[in-house]
Amino acid sequence: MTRRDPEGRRRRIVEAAGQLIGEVGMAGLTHRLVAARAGVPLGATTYYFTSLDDLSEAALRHLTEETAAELDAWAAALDSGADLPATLAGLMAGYLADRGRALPETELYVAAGRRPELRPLARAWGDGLVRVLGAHAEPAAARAVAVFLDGVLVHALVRDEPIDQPALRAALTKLLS
Amino acid sequence: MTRRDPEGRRRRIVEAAGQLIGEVGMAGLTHRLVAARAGVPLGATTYYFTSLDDLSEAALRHLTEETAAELDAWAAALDSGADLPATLAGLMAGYLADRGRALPETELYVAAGRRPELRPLARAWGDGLVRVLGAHAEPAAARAVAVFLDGVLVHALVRDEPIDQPALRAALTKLLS
Amino acid sequence: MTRRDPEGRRRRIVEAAGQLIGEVGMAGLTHRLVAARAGVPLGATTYYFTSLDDLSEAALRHLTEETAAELDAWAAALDSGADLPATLAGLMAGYLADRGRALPETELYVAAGRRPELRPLARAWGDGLVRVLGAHAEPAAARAVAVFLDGVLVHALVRDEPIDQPALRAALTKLLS
Amino acid sequence: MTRRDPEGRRRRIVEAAGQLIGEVGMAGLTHRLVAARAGVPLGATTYYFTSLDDLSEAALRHLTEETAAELDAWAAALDSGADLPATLAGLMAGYLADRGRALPETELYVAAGRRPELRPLARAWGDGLVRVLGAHAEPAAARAVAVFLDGVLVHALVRDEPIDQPALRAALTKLLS
DNA sequence: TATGAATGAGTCTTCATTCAT
DNA sequence: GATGAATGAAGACTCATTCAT
Repeated sequence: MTRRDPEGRRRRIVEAAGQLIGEVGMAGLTHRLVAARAGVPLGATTYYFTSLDDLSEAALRHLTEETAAELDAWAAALDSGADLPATLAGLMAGYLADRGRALPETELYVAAGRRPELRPLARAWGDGLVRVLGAHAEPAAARAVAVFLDGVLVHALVRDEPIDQPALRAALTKLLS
Repeated sequence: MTRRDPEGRRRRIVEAAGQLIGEVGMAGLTHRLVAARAGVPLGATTYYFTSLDDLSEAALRHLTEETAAELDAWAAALDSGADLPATLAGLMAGYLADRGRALPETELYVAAGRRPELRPLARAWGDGLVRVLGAHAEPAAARAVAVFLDGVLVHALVRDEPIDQPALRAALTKLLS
Repeated sequence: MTRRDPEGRRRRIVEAAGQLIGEVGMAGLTHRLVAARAGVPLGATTYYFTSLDDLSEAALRHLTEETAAELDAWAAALDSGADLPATLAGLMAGYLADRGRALPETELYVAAGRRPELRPLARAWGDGLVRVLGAHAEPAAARAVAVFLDGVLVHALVRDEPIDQPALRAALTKLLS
Repeated sequence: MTRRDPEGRRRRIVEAAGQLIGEVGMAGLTHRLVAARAGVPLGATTYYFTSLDDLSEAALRHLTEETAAELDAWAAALDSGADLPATLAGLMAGYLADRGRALPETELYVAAGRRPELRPLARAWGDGLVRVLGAHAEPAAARAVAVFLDGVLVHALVRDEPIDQPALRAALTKLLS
């Protein structure tokens, strides 16, 4: 918390923006909102980031890195040798339990649909999952699972309840057979 | 094209808004843009719709209705008795061939994530597909397929190439087995 | 002074901008300043003019039109049959007596140097003068006089006193000989 | 290029600012732009110059000094004894051949119109020319020529082609008669 | 009924200048 | 002596919405 701490300041701005993307969406993200949430003056948000696009990209990258960390946890769980579809279904259910998780991820997909520079970020989770599953399944099956779980994600986004876990496990079992 | 044609005017506005959601996204939608595209005075857009949210909802509803029409075509194809997974894979590939289709659909998902009143619209395609598939598959399998195809949709959104058709058919075959 | 008077409002904005260009220069012109001077809300300045460039161009055009009116007075004086150089010298001295006149004219020259769309405006006075002088002098001499008087203009801009009238008349006499 | 070379640094900043005045105009001059062009840190531009006005004045002074050097070349040419009007016309044509020259000079005139402290700079070229011509012409004629050439300068600024050389020579001949 | 005018809130962004280091 | 960080004021511009006509 030293007064001069560019790295820390930048990080706080990025984290604030990341939170806000979840709360108000990409469309609702403004410099003012980010500055207020991060507790920095308005000028700081434009000092550290060339433009709002630049800032939102950094925020999405930050979220992607958090997702990558989560992926490590998934890898560990999957490598533990337990029943693969059941484990996956449990992990996904845990992920969806926090409604706030699905929203920013889907915002990223839509944003990447319009801003090609964001596409690598948008592919990170899916590609990472395919990599992790590579140890336990054929590549094609791994990809099918990753794609299916993206579907589960958006499905949950627009329903009060995500898909139920037995159905999830059943579908995953088929895709991995 | 009668001089006084409130219904027609309203429709033109809605159609214009629907196009624009695909082009500039929900976030980029403005009264001015819609008025210009529809060829109506600015005031008409606020005269016929209470607010921009109201207008965008009407536009999304319109897009959903178009999708419903498309679903009838799918139903016809699927009922023709041909190989189910192959037919489905072909239909989906056709759908994704036009990159402009995936974008508004995903915009709707994200918008519905934040605006509950939009959720029925967002569920229409998936639920419709489950209904159509009901004639050929177990409910659980039908749902799994619908969810998977949503995944295929967002997958295509962030890649240069959608998932290839053989892989698509293979996955669908498993889910429908 | 009716409440709804788009034409009048537009004119007031343009006039305010014209005055301000003389006072604070093109570089100092802002929407806020114009709105305050014209007595209209800030939004009005952007409602009537696409951009500040658009507004400043309209203001310069307005100034040019005023100059054109002045040119008619010059034409009348020159056509009266009095001694040409002496009359011209007198007219120019009268013009320069108001220090506020030289400034906007020169601003226009510089602005036109960078914004080609302004060049026709910047040429109006000189070309008009050549036309007026056409009745009394050879084209080449008329042009030389117009060019010289532009020099007199910028000369006055950076001195406490414009060039004295006898010297002016002497030079004009030579150029018109 | 010694490590510590305050004088050199200052000079590089001034030269960069001088270039930029020609390119983006006085209005477009910023510390950041100058720092980038000069290859010095942003802080250096405020460290060596109290304010942007201070910096721009130094840059204009620098440009004026370059002009003074050019004036020496003119003096040499004029003193060579060749035909005075023709030589002058040739020199002026050469000067105008580089379109980039007229712009900063006129910027200086306009700036001096508003900032009295710049007037001595703005008078330098004209007064210098009168001095140089003093050896070959009456003071009044010399001044008339200087004034006329200022007119030629701004004339060129707003036309695709400067005044043609024969016309130039003819006018100069008259003014020097 | 219909619409163009109107505006005030709010957006991103730039920047001169200050100052801690 | 030198500089990168910092910031607050201000700029251009957009727009949903209101409303007089």
